[in-house]
Amino acid sequence: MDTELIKGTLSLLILSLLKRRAMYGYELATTVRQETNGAFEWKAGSLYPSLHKLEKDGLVRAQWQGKPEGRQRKYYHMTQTGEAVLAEKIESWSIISQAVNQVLEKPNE
Amino acid sequence: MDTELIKGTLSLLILSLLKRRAMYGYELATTVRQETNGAFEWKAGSLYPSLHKLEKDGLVRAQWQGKPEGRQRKYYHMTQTGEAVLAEKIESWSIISQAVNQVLEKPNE
DNA sequence: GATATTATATAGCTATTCTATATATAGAGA
DNA sequence: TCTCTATATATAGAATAGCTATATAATATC
Repeated sequence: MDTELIKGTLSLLILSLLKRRAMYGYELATTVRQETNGAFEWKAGSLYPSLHKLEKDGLVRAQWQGKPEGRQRKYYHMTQTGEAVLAEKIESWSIISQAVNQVLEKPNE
Repeated sequence: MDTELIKGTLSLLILSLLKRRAMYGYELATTVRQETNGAFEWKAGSLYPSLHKLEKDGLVRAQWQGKPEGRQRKYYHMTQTGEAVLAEKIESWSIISQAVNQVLEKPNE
């Protein structure tokens, strides 16, 4: 598996998942692993720094789970800015993936 | 345009183009720009180092244009190893792009 | 003669992701 | 009770790809 191709899809997919509903980091990782049949295995060392950057850039908003006792989860919510950036990223993905397929599918000369 | 998503596609597309026929660097850049309607604008600073790496890894073989006088072009030819790696990369691209689309297309909950 | 295009090359920078490590709770099994 | 695994988040440091900037030189165009 050429994981180099996965680069750049991390923030796209995080935002896409959070548009459905708020999720916490670990939940994002398990959800994407399930939905992609294991093609995407997000590591904690990739996921959490990426979430922190999205928060810093104002694309998501973080909120620790209400109850103070027990294990804490940090839920990430989509912001308006995040939705706008997601729309751009989806458009970019569409253009790029189509462009790649166009080159790959052209027959030999 | 979120160029981050382009990362990883460079070597995939170079190999795909060279499978058709041998080309020189500048020709690869103009060909991909045309075929993708400008979506991919490979910069010299990305393209040439990438070609050198592919050569170092034995995926392509470089050959300066025969005639010694005038402007020189370095033609890149596909190797057997390159063809095998290309096949793997195409398979990876297929899995990854399908996985991304699967997540993007799932409706909200 | 001046400018734009063709053609290749590399040093250094930036940004993303990965590896490794750390901390702590919860649950299952021996 | 003890141990192991899974859950849950965090960060430092390393690796690496692609970009910017710069350099060189031939050819074509005005």
